[in-house]
Amino acid sequence: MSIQSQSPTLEMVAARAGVSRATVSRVVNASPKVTAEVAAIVHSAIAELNYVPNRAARSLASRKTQVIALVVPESTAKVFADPFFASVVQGVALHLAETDYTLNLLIASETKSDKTRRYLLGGNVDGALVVSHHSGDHSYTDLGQKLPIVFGGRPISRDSTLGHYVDVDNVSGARVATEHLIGRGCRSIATIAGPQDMPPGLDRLRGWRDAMASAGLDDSLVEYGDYSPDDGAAAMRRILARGVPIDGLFAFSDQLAAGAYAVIREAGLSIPGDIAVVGYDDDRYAATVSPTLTTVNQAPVEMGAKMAEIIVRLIDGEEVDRATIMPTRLVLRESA
Amino acid sequence: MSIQSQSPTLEMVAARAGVSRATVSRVVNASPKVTAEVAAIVHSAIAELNYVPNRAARSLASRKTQVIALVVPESTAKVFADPFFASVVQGVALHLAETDYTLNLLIASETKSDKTRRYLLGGNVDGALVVSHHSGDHSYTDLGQKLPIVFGGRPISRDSTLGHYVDVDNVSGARVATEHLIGRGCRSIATIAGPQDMPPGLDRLRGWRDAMASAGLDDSLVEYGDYSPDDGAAAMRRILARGVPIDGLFAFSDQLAAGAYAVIREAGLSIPGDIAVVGYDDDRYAATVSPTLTTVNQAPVEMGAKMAEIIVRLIDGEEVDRATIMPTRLVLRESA
DNA sequence: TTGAAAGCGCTAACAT
DNA sequence: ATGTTAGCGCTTTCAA
Repeated sequence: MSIQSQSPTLEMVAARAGVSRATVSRVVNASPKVTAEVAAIVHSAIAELNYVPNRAARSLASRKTQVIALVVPESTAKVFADPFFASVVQGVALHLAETDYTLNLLIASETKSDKTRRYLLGGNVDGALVVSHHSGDHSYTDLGQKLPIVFGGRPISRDSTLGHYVDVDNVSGARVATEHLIGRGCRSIATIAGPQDMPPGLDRLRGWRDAMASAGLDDSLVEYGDYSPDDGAAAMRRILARGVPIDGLFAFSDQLAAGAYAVIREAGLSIPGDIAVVGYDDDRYAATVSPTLTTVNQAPVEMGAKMAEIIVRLIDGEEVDRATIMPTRLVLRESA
Repeated sequence: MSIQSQSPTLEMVAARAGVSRATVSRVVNASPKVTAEVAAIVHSAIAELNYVPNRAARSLASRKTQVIALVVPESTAKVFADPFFASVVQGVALHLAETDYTLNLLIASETKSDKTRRYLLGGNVDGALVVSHHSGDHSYTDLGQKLPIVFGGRPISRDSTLGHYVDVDNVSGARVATEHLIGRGCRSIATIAGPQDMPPGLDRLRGWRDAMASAGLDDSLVEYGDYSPDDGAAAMRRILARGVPIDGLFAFSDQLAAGAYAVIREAGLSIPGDIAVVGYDDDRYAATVSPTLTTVNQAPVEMGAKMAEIIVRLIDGEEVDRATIMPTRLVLRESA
């Protein structure tokens, strides 16, 4: 039978400090127009009572929620299984932990997408972050006009001036990876590309083509897959079946590369001796496979943090560039 | 210069429907004591105005927040890089999406842990979910008395009656894995165990010992590692260095198994021909390595969903068992 | 610089 | 079954 002590209110703090509630509110909100002495008294009262402002009340009165939604389309809910997105989420959460904002994780079911839309527009959040694999399905693009919103990944949209986004520099990532292959002497370089209906696939292919063209090399050795190891293996078989000997391979993901590894080994070829391989993602197994995989690191945590930083600035009414492109980094290991 | 239309309020709905605010509130909250006709009128008014209740106001008045915090200790923030925890988070989010609760993702920095504690106790959430690798550092165990709280993983605590938790059946998972090895004829089975300062490591070792003892086999072939591939490789080397020929290996994680794979191959031994291998986790690469890995699946998504289900019931004042143990499942592949 | 007072949008007695 | 009336705990003019 314990007495559950009620959370202290601003009013109790005011009483203890011998000031008005307005003053306590000012102190809590770090208003400049409060005497240092008064502020000190209030602060100790707050500490003694262990006072914590009630978010609901604050939000109701100020018409600000201090919450930022992180919207994850359900189809992308595997997002969590994807180390890249998982890290983006981590970056977002870490950055927001440093601010006064709270992170609202929202799984947006495709079927009840307007439940989500209404929640977002219903004044329940100050801003939203949208991460999605299906950059094509940006059902939320239009919300950008009603609510501060930043996308993870470049949105595919006719009206590309709509909305802010943070993306990774896929073109340069792929170009640098390919140039590395060229630099180490490869002349017949194939690529296992990703689907061409989404920006990453398009951009990486462009980066590869750019590098190949600059070096005056043939860029016809392209096969496609859907980022899985199985697809990587299948694509690699098709490449070998072409009968054109290759000495380099650029795969659009480490998983694709993992699939290719198996096929290359089956064919009795060595890595990097016969075929040098570069992957993309720098996922947790890239350093584990044998030989360890040279790959492109996309700094997903930093990307998430950047998204968080931008949404906060947008909420604060600052002007922010529509596009923010994060650099990538080639991680050299044994495979190339 | 567009007029930003204000979100409609309950009052506006009441006016449009020609009823009192109280009635609208009742309809919104599905109170049984409202005539069907009135309810219908109110519902259409709601639809026409596209009304969405204001959470802050509702929460302030009802003294319920409808938010559940998911606390991730910062040291465990790599949680997101860990497919197991990532899936738990996914399960939580998916389940909560079906309820009226909102998920608050909270990274708890170790340094300012009382900032987190105060936030949780400050009446900002109705309940909390805590996931952590370091089951030892349950700084939040005591909060269980003030706030409904559910832990992911068995908490290490003197007072084990403190707090509810959902755990995976590590003992049985390990036992079944080992029994499988025994069942296929292995008689000299080694294990690469995890650290013995956390429940999973302890429990899995117990499961392994149980199975070995039941079969009357020697259980001295134990080496330890910290769940990484490198540690797995090192442990495997130590095992082989003992000079005792083995025909089976149970690794406490798929990553540990991955490391062991490389060493086994180096030693010129075949899998499963010479040594049958069973891993633990069923992570995304278990089906990719060659030969594909027989392993223990822990149904993390279901675990997350269970945690969410339990916290909701706890908030609703229901009695719930302190411990909920989720079953595991042996996934048979090529390695054993 | 500080205080008084009026709400923010909703729920929950209480009355009818 | 429905309406009336107080607040919930805070911010924010407006005065002092």
